[in-house]
Amino acid sequence: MERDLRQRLLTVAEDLFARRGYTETRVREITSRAGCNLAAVNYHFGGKRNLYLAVIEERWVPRALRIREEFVRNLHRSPSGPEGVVEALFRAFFQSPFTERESWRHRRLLAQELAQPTEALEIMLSRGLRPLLETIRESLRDRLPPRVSERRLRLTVFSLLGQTLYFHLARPMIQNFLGEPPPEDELLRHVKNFALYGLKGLTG
Amino acid sequence: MERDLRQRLLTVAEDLFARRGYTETRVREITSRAGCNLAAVNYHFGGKRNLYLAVIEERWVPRALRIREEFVRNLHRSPSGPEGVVEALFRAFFQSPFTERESWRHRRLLAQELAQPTEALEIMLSRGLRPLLETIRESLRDRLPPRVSERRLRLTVFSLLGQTLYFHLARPMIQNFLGEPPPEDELLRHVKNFALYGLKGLTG
DNA sequence: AGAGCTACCAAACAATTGTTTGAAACGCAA
DNA sequence: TTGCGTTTCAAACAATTGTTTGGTAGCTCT
Repeated sequence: MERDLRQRLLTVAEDLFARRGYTETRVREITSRAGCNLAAVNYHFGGKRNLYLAVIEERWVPRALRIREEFVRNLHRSPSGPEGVVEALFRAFFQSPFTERESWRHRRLLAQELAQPTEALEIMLSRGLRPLLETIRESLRDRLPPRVSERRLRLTVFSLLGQTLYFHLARPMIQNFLGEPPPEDELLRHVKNFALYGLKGLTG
Repeated sequence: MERDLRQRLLTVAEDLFARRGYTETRVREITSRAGCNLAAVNYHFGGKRNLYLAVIEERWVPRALRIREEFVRNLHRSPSGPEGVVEALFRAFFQSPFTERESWRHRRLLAQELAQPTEALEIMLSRGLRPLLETIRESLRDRLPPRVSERRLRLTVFSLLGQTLYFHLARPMIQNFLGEPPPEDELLRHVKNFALYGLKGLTG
């Protein structure tokens, strides 16, 4: 655990916000887990809401940018053609360079903002996700015939992203439907495959 | 508006729960919009939580079952082959037989439970969604070669469902990425197409 | 008409929860 | 050591919010 209380608060807060959502997270629980006084949140961040926004800005956004870097790195090692983009994207999201729990928090915070948008979503999108989406778009553009329109290209990009997100959101549903929690990698393979073929719809 | 106060409360409550989420919805707002006293919720339902569960049981689940009926009906008019299943599913979700706002509420309530599961999700899944998923599975089974394993079949079913859900969740993202709200039908066509080709991944 | 039941209401209640306050502890330069 | 700014703390505060209470109006059945 970090020495600096401010950093410790950010860490604990992100975990709780991701698990329970903003309104269901109590300031008292954050501070008690961080081993400090209730007033610390107001001293360091000026309120619960600002703490939440700080988590987004100082933890979520940098991580989103790192995912993009990882995607670019993966792109060089991936097979050529549009399939390589899907491969690189999934690797960036699910294998590199974070712990399982960290990337779980990452997707979950986004999912919650999508289900119930607040001002935080605007920050996530414009500062974190947009750079990634633009990068994916450019790399897809390079690997697809020029006749594919810019618009369909953009729509496809967010469909690919959606596959990585849905994979996480649907978990409770899958479990109910299959009767057991499916192996992580089987699920991953299936969703990636689905995305791969969905992508083929672009080129016909 | 319904004469019966109990029904009126269910209607107003579902709208607010869908818009703001459970914890952000105030009992006072529900009752004032329903034009009745604060205590009415406790009188008719025995508490806020029970009102929420009643919305799920008496509004959401029946609608989910009606969507399934509509899917079955559409299936007869749809083209043969697995593509017809996608066609029938999307028509059941987006064209029939509800108003735009009603099906918006429907998807949104589900999305919120997926982002932050509670006991209500269990009800939605086992009583409302599971029947639909099983029906889709059977109709796909009839239209696919027998060599496709039961497991991949099931995974594909929830991927198709995911496409109809994501279509709704991603709206704020798409808007940010495209710079403008895209026409509903263009979006619908794209997502359906993506699902169609994803489905092709099953047969190779 | 009168008893009794259901539906509804205004007001009070109690618990939770984010925020503020004023002081104590700490670190460090003069 | 003394003084001062920063950090942390215990306690009180104030607002929100779900729930309860006790009573009233309206209806039905006898």
